[in-house]
Formats: sequence, C-alpha cells, structure tokens
Amino acid sequence: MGVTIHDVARAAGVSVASASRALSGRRKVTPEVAERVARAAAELGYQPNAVAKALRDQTTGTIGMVVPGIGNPFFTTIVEAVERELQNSGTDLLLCSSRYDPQVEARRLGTLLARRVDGLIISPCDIEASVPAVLDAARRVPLVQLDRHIEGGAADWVGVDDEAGVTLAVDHVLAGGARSVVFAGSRLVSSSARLRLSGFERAAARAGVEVLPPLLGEFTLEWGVEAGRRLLDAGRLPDAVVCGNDEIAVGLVRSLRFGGARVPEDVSVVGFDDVGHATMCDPPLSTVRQPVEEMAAEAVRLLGQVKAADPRPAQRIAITPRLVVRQTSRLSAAGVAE
Amino acid sequence: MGVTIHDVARAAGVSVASASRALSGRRKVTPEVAERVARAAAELGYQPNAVAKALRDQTTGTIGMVVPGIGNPFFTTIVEAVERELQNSGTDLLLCSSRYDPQVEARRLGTLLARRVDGLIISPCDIEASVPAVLDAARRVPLVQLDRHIEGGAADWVGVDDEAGVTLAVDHVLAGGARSVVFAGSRLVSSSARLRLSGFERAAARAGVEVLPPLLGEFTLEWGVEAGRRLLDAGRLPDAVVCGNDEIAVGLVRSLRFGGARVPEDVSVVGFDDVGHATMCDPPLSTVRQPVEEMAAEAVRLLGQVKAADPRPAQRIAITPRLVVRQTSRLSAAGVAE
DNA sequence: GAAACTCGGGTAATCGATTACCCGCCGACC
DNA sequence: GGTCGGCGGGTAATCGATTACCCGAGTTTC
Repeated sequence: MGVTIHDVARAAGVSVASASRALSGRRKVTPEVAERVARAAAELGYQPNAVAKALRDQTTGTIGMVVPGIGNPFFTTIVEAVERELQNSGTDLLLCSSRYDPQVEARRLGTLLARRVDGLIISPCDIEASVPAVLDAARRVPLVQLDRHIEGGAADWVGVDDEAGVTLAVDHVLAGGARSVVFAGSRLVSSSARLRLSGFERAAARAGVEVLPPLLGEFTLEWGVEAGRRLLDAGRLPDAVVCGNDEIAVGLVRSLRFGGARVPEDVSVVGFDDVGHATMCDPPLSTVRQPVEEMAAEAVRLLGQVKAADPRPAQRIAITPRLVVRQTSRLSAAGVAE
Repeated sequence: MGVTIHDVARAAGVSVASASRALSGRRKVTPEVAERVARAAAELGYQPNAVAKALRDQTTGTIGMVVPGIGNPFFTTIVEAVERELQNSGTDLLLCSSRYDPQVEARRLGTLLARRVDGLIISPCDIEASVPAVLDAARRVPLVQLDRHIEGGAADWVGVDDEAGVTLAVDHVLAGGARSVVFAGSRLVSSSARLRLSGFERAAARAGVEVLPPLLGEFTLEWGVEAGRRLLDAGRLPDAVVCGNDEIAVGLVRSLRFGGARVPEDVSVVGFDDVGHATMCDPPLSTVRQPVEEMAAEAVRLLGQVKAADPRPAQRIAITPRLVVRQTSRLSAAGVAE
C-alpha cells in the first residue's frame, strides 16, 4: 500500500493542493492540470486514505450499529434495512454484535466511539444493565435506539408499539373464541420482553378471561419447543398462546403438534415480528408484523437530527404494528365449541 | 467530543510526550507524573482517538469481512465464529454484506481498503465476476477467502472439501438403497454451487445409478419449496435428493411432505452445512456438517501469515466435513423395497 | 575531577488529505 | 498607466497520537 496524494502530485508535476483540487473538484483547475492529475492517479492506482481524511475532517462517514445478536433473524432483517437506508447517503455501517452481554456491548460502544463514528444506532441488550454505556455514548455522539431501549426514556428511540401489538394479538384470539390464554416470551431483561408481557396482561385482564402464568425463557426456537412441552405436561392446554416473537411461536407450534395437539383447532398461536420464516412455518404463522423498513428509515432520519448531548427532550417514536392473520389462529368462535 | 491528549497533558501539567508515555506505559515515568496524568485523563473522560493513532501507526487494528448476505444462517454462523476467534486479539471486525452482487462487493472492498483495514476475509459471491476485485484487494492487503472462492486459485482460501462432503452424502443415500438420485442446489455462480454439483455427479456416476437432471435455483428455503414442487409435478419421485444446503433441504422436505410424499420412507433428503435450523427441522435433517469453528480459526491463523501481494503460491486449505445422519434419510436398503 | 552513562522529561517531526492564506499574472476599467 | 479583481497555483498549517531526538541532572567509574 501507500501511494499518497504527494506521489500523485509529483507524478503529475503539480503541488499537492492542485492534485487534491483536481481530484475533489472543490475548486477549479485548468483542464491541463485536471487531465495530468487524473492520469497520474489512475496510473499509480491512487486511493485516498480515509483515515487521514477522517482525521482532517473530524468526520468518518461511518455510523456504528450494535445489536444483541446477528443469529436472530429479526435483527439481521433490521440491519439489512438500515444498511439499505444508508446506502446512497455515502456513509457506511460498522456492525457489531453484543451477544446479549452488556459488558461486550459496552466494549463495542467504546471501540466504535474511539473510531469516531458519526453516529450510533443501538438495540440495547439489557433494559437496566445497558443504561450507563448507552447514556455515556449518547453524550459523545448522536445516538438512536432502535427496537429495544433502556429504561428511563433519556435517549431517543424508534420502535414498535409493543403493547398495541400484543393487544392486537390478544383481541384477535379472543375474537376467535379463546377463554383461557397464556403468554410465552422471554425473561424480562429487555424492554421488548417487558412491554409485550405487560401489554398482554393488561389486554387479557380487560377481557376478563383466564390467564395462565407466563412462560418466560429466551427469544429462541429452542425455548418455544420447551414452552410447548411444558404446556403439554401441564395436562390442560389453554385456548390460545401469544408469543413474544416468531421464533418462540414456531418452536411452540412444532412441539404442540408433535405432542398431538392441533393448531389452530385445539390451540391458537400468535407470534410477533413477522420476519423470515413466519410465512414458511407449517402451518403459516399468524403474527404481529413489525414495519422494519419504516423503523429503519425513521431511525436514520432521526439520527440525522439528533445532536450529541442534546439538551432537548428525547424523542420516542412508536410505530403501530399490524396483525397478519394466517393459519395458526382461529378466525371465529365456531371452532372452540367442539 | 474532543478531549485530546494535549488537554490531558495541560491538566496534568506535563508535556504531551509524558502524557502519552504515562498512558501507554511504553516508557517509564515517575510515579508522580503517572498519577497526575491518570487522574487528569479520568477527570476529563479522555478517550484516545483511534483515527489519529491509526494514521500514525499505519495500522488500524481492524480486519474487514465481506459475505454475500447476513440473512443466510450459514454466513451469520461463520461471522460469529470469526468474531469469536478475533475477540482476544484486540482487532475488531468490520462486517459488510455484498448482497450477492459483485458490484456491491467491489464497492465494499473499496471502502474497506480506503479505511485501511489490516486484513480481509471474504466469501466472494461470484466465482467469475468477483475475480478482479478480490485479486486487486489481495494485492494491497493480506486477504483470505473463506468458504466460497474465486476461480483460478490465485488467492488463499480456507473452506470445506465440497466434493468430499457431497460424496459422503451420495454414498450414504446409496447405502440406504437409493437407485435414482437428484441434486437440488443453486445456480452455478459460486464455487460452492459448482463443486457440490460436480461432486454429486462424479459420485453418482461412479455408482452407476440413475441421475435426474439437477434442479438449480437459489440457496434459499423458497427455492427448496419450489424444487420439491417440481419433483412432485414430474410425476415420479427419485429415491433420494441431495441438496446444496440446509435451507434448500428444509424447504424441500416441507413441500414433499405437503404434497403427500413420505420422508424418508419414499424419498431420502440430505442437506449441507448443519447450521441453525437443521436440527429443529421436522423430521430432523440428515446433513453434511461444516466445521465452522475450525474454518474460522484456520482463516484467522492464515490471515496472520499472509502478506499483501505475496509472491509465494496461494494456500488452499480444504477441511474434510463429516456426515450427520438424522431422520430424513434411510439407514439401510430395507425401506426401499416397499 | 572529568568522562561516560542513565534516567526522566520536553520539542517537534511524522502519518496523509484538506484548505486557509498568499502570490503572481492577466485583463479590464478609469 | 495604474489599480483592481479574478483566477489558478503553491506553501504550510491542521487534525491527534506517537516517538525520534535532544537536554539537563544525577550517578558511576577510573
């Protein structure tokens, strides 16, 4: 490596200033100079050093993104959406995974800040433990939380209205005739986990139906399978299961059917997210769709407005999701009377 | 932002040289100075500017990784493995997706080179179209191909022995009694696609069994479903289908069963990769397991040895995969006689 | 007692691109 | 003819961290 603008300038027989101006076009040069510089740059295979440029300009043209894990299809979908959103703006994405560990998350934020990203988009893995690192980062650089968020509402956020989404799901299964319901989600370490459970409890309480104790584990297929097993082992199945995400729902459907229960005839199951495999599930999964593209676009837009350590109140943009009814839930009360 | 080492030095009442030395410990300072600098740095919240350091040191402490897509679980698994491999070495990963587009891939390589990554790990999306960009990058910086590779063998590579893997799969279904076989894979734009097909054809030809024309589409669940449909539509099912990856296999199993065929009684199906959902498939998928951790470790190790524009011959490290027999394939010839 | 050496500290060069600032030239205008 | 303005080009400062090099004080050695 190592052909610099000095080399180009020398080869073209001009000063570095002229070379820089010819290449960037930010000030006029004679056609003669432009031509000589262009040729020299091409011949030498000159490629500007982004590190030097970043130091001079105090801006790197990058934004950092930290998600809990790239194994989860929801996060890969949202990462892709953000990437797509960013692609014509000339900034590119430094992607990191926190692996659901607040310590790793804090380290990742640290190195992204050290690399002087121009902004940060983060889905904090832990509603409590992520607080100091996120707040500290937000003090140094524009930061937007996407999907998950920390407690306290001190940092900007774009996401889905979790409570509204779950309410949609509960109302739907109730309309299908369900008289007893249960929530299968994740332990309450993230905002999503908490809000989806609380939304479920509120909606179910309002309807006055029987509510079984929630099953809380991980946002994974494996946990969905396990949760289904526990329901079967308990002897009596509820009329409907509302799940914290699609992976849990897919696992749950699979183990319920494996255990002999019919979905949706015996049990309705509704997921949350509607990314990736929900539609390829067997039978196709009824779920609450997160408007991922819209969320990503909103997050990028908001990031452009946020300033570091902004004294104005944080914004919280909650997009209302919609329900997508497929075949794991009953449509009317007819089926439940059996 | 913006507390520099000059600010720290001033606050501590020493020169920048002393401040730098105190913080890095690369030369001795009096305990007195060390103490004052440490306190000043802590009070000001000093965080060294990695951009400036990178410019000075001519090394960024980062390596770039380019994969065709992060939606494919195989690539996310391998990314995670590389990340894990790198984590204690102090270098971190700049992850990019080429979205299976050689042009995007070339652009990504360009920006990674401009950012002066210390090395590159890439899985080139197209065996032909990716050639110039990959070779050009390899000239500027240490580069290792992982999994997929470009034709011509000019750049270092770590991956699995595709032909051996497929041979394992073919021999397995033949041992199960299959007399007619077909390959369901991807169009031949990648090395993996080509080698898996050619391995299949060679192994099948050697055995002298009937070989149906291959079904070539994408490495996706959707294509697997479609391929299954086409087999059903053709009227007569082969005894076994060997698939280019697990996603195809899972989709294929689903649509075969949906169409009334029994797996493995009527048709054996074998996948390739063994990441993610293969074990959660219904029934669990027989497949060829890629030793992802080992591949990642080998790639990182090799990257440490490679030099840019190295004149020595490129290394090609092909790790032999193993077959994992689960429940989509018949074990003995007994089942086929029906 | 002087030369040699060690030790800790400071000054300024360095990495590469950009650009503020200055300079010289040419044509226009009064 | 002199002055002014504009235009194109060059020199050097700048961004922040590191470190080569130098310096002075204290210590050792013959």
